[in-house]
Amino acid sequence: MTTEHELEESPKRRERRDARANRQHILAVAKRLFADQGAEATSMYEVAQAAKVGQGTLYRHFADKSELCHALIKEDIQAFQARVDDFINDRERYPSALQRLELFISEKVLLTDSHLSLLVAGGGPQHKRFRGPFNQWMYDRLILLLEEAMEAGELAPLDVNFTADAILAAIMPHLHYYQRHELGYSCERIIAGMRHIFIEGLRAK
Amino acid sequence: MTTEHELEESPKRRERRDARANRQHILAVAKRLFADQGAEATSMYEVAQAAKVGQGTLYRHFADKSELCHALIKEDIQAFQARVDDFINDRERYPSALQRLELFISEKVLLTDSHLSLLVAGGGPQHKRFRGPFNQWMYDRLILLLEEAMEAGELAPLDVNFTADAILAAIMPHLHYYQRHELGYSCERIIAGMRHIFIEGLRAK
DNA sequence: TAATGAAGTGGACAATTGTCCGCTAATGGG
DNA sequence: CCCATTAGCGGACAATTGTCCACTTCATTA
Repeated sequence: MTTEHELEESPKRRERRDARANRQHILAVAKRLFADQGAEATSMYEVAQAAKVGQGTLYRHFADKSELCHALIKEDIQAFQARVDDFINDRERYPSALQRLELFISEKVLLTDSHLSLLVAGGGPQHKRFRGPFNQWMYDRLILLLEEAMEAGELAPLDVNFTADAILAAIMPHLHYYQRHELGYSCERIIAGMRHIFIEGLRAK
Repeated sequence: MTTEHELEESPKRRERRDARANRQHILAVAKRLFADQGAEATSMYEVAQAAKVGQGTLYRHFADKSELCHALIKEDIQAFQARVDDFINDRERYPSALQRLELFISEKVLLTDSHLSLLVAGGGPQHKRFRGPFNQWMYDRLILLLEEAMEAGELAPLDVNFTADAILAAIMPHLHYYQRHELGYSCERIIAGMRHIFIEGLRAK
């Protein structure tokens, strides 16, 4: 098990200065294009053209559109993760694991909502959809919360793994988009629905 | 509201005999190709080549890969629908709407499992993913069951629309595939997980 | 500073999906 | 039976994603 994830935080060996600049440049251009015409309506080819780099260069920096989109909201995602890490083990403020689970879901729904266009466009090649790095991170947290709630007796014994995926499926960006834009649901409605099913519903009787 | 759905059952005006034959021929060829190399690994172009028809012809018969895949399992889908219609309002054999909901989910999981490859390959252009004809059909049935259960007091008051989508999301083909093939879950495990969340969980206390 | 080799770059190419449109031929009315 | 209408056909084309690889440039080191 090597830690070979390409976290740009830990420059395994090195990254050329010009490459870093180029990467930032691409991000800036993509951000503008996505804002102007929408992320869905913008092709990778277009981004490369606008940034005046070859396709190869673009794809060297971002393996696919989902990575590009992800990179554009990296800060908000990290902020979300920081917020979650902040309360996820804070049993003083939130004695109930279920309460923390509810908070988690709530935060996730709001995060999704605030970057819907990018998250839908960057749906990713379905094989990364269930266990891309970010989804894996969320999955892991859900498992921890569910197990804690179960051990505390707040939750009747259940299949934590299956349940975690069910939770993530119910709030995945594509469905969220459909509910918000086609069906006109509000975030509150989504959160309330989630709470009813996965918090109240699963609570031990 | 015109009834303009292209149900090949009701030949609105006419369909040329040779076209019908051609369609059947394409289906036969696609069936073999899909069986041989897998539906995912077979492109529409390849199907057209193998069937010795132009791309235009192929797309005239099947607007996209999802329609082609769907057509290949039409019979099983219709059998599923018939089975469901058979018990969905049968309050004699199944007095409890929740029991019928459980049956519905069970049947759906097994149907999905028996045509996983085709259903995953024919994922369809995500805009049809939540309300393609078949999904709409399932959605409608779920709404009916949930409302009946609610009115009967089996279910605490809840957001039936949101819940129906959550149920469908939790058993969508892509996730099912991932759970079965990457995670090694059995159908029984999936069904049990669903029952715990959406039957036992939502049952009125 | 010059050489070296790895990181980075560009754009041609391949693969795929889906559309367009001029041509062909089945069908049905006269 | 013949012709006009129009469904149906074929395949070129456009759009997009992603890969490949020969070439370039930076950065280290001797």
